[in-house]
Amino acid sequence: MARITKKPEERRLEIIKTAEKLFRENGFSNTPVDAIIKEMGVAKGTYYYYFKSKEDVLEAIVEYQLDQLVQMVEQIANDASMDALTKMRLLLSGSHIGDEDTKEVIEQLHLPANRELHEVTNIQTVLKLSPIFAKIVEQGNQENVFNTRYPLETMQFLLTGGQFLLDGGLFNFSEQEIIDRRLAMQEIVEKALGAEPGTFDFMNSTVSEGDKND
Amino acid sequence: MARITKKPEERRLEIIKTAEKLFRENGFSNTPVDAIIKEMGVAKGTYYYYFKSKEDVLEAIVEYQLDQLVQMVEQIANDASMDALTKMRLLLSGSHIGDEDTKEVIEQLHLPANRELHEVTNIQTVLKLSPIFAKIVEQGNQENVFNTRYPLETMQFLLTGGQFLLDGGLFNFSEQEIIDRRLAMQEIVEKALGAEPGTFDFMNSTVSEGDKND
DNA sequence: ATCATATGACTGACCGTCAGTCAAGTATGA
DNA sequence: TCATACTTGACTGACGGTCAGTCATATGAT
Repeated sequence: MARITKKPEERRLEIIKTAEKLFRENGFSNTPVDAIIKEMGVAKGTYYYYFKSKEDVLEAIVEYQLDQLVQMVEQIANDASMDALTKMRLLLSGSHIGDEDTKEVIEQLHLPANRELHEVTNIQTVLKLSPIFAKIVEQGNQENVFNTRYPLETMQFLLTGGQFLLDGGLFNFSEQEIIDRRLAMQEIVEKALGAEPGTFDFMNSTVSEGDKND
Repeated sequence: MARITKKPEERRLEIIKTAEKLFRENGFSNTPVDAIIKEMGVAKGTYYYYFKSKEDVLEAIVEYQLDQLVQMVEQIANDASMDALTKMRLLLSGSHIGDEDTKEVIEQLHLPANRELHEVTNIQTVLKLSPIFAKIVEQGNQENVFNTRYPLETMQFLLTGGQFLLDGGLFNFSEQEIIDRRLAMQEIVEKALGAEPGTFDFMNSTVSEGDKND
């Protein structure tokens, strides 16, 4: 077979991208390593030169995607010119955390037959985002819009609930069930953070594109 | 080999029990079906006579365990002589839902290397327990100790947080981290259910060994 | 410039494990 | 005695992972 050498970083990323695509399409356990290397046109050994197992690339995929997400969230969280509520609105409006790029990335994960991907993603999402959100909560405490005794632990709990129950694709809820749960979640978030009722209305606004004040 | 015929129900349960024990000890993916049948002293075909796949027995294990748990919870929830807070205390005091038997069953699941077991258990636990707890919450609303707009959805969210974050064994928290998170959880639960601060103190009481007269 | 040596990305045949199948055997009850 | 339910274990095929070896390129000495 034609032998094509690439820079390690490039090859590694190529494997990650290819694996991600196939896992998304067919699920993790339904995608043999052989499918990945066939798609890339490389030998089995190449795969195992870069990753020590099949699980290993799963973690790499999640890490890669989460890095993008964390960067974006951190950028907003660290912006000194915004108040806490604005940050929250930016991060939580619409149904997903993130802008179009990230949204796309995250949305792909919600397909079924991807339990393994979901699980790893959910856990890492909670662990990586909670400290960043906790900072915003602390800011909100100082601005007297929130009143939260345990910012980190509270955010971890809230993110876990949101991530696993709604965004994780683990529960097969219908559209209506999701709407109901999001409504309840808004109340819980407001109460848990000690915010005025209605503060997090944007979590349930139907429009995410333009501004619609109804 | 000696051929022993048993009643289907008995055999089925025997497989469930044996599989559960081995999964607990070595993890799901590290336990080949061969190990299960060897432990039982039966042939491969016997296993597949009762279960159509390896995953299948996983679900049966969870279902079996959850049935016990649900029964116990339901019994308390349906007891007309108790007020809502008493029921909550009974169900949530100590660190786990359930009495000694159930506690033992559930605790085993918290070992590492059991992701598959955890995942299925967590989801099913939330789905099956939330409607029962919701009933208690409604009772509490009527008794004016709670004030919750969406009992079912709220309980589902709270159970998800508790189950995945604390009881699921997914996050590798230290003892101290668990204590902190349980503390935060108490506040969230009280706020989410609209209960007075301190109502759920029993969630964080250290007494579980000594005898306590109510 | 030419050749020698080293590096490391890459190859693919091969192996062991393991989930799942199946044809055939044996107990049990009608 | 026949039928049905249960049991057996050899077998298959798929798949994750290994490893001895190949080859392009870089480095450096002559």
